[in-house]
Amino acid sequence: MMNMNENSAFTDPYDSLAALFRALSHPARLAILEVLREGEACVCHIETLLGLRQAYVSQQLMLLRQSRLVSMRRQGWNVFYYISDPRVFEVLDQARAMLPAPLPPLPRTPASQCTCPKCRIAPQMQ
Amino acid sequence: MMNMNENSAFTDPYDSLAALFRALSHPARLAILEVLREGEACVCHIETLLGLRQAYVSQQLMLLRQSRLVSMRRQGWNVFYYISDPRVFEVLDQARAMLPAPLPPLPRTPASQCTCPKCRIAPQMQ
DNA sequence: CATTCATATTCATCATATTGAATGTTATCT
DNA sequence: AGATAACATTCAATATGATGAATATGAATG
Repeated sequence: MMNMNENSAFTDPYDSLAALFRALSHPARLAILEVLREGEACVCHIETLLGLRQAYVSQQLMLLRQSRLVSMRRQGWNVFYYISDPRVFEVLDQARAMLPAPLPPLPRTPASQCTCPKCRIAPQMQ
Repeated sequence: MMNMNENSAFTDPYDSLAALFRALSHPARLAILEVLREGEACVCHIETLLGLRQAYVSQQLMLLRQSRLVSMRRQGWNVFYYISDPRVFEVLDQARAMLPAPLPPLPRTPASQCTCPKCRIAPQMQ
């Protein structure tokens, strides 16, 4: 990991903690986690909500999975992602509290074209 | 910042939060913050405690300063660094709590050769 | 089994971060 | 002023991360 040098017995223990923060150090990944705060969501849902390309969302989800921040479950054609450990939101909330300005909430209903079962059943809950 | 592309109106607000996490995503910087948890410290102190080169410590301190995580105060030959906003430790502590194994504490007294006034007055408090 | 839908992965490219080495700066002391 | 102590900065090399485009996979359906 990293450039891996100038490290010391005293900084090494922080590698795993640093890795956790690195997983959180990307706006798209943070936005995805916020989507999942509401509950599990399929990839098409995340795509639509955030206005990102499918492959891009999958890439970020892969990184979140590798960091063990999210897990997935397959159901028919869809893959539903969910938060592995809700304690991540305590980290996120404490960090948000440090920002000079509050972050806006996620969009309510983004004219979703998502066609997953859940969306068909409860289509963008007006 | 970043590669800056494939972003959206919905991920943009998370840029500043991501920047905060990026500042925390490095073992040496985390170790420095832990040193400063005990109170302000001069650069020579951090060097000695963590076994890192002086220039390297200064570089990391510069990044921490740019992220407004630490502030500094000059006193004679020494520059003392201190935590700007103690809420950072709430972020750190919540993140630590997510790790599978607990992190070891910082070294008590690393045979300090630090010669700053504070160390001369209270030399490595056995 | 071919097709389709939803999602995943790979690869190439470009951007950013890390690090070491060298050098610059500032305050103090003689 | 010159020397020195403590720190800071710059520069270049390398490593890592981000992104887009293309392609692959796996489950379901006809």
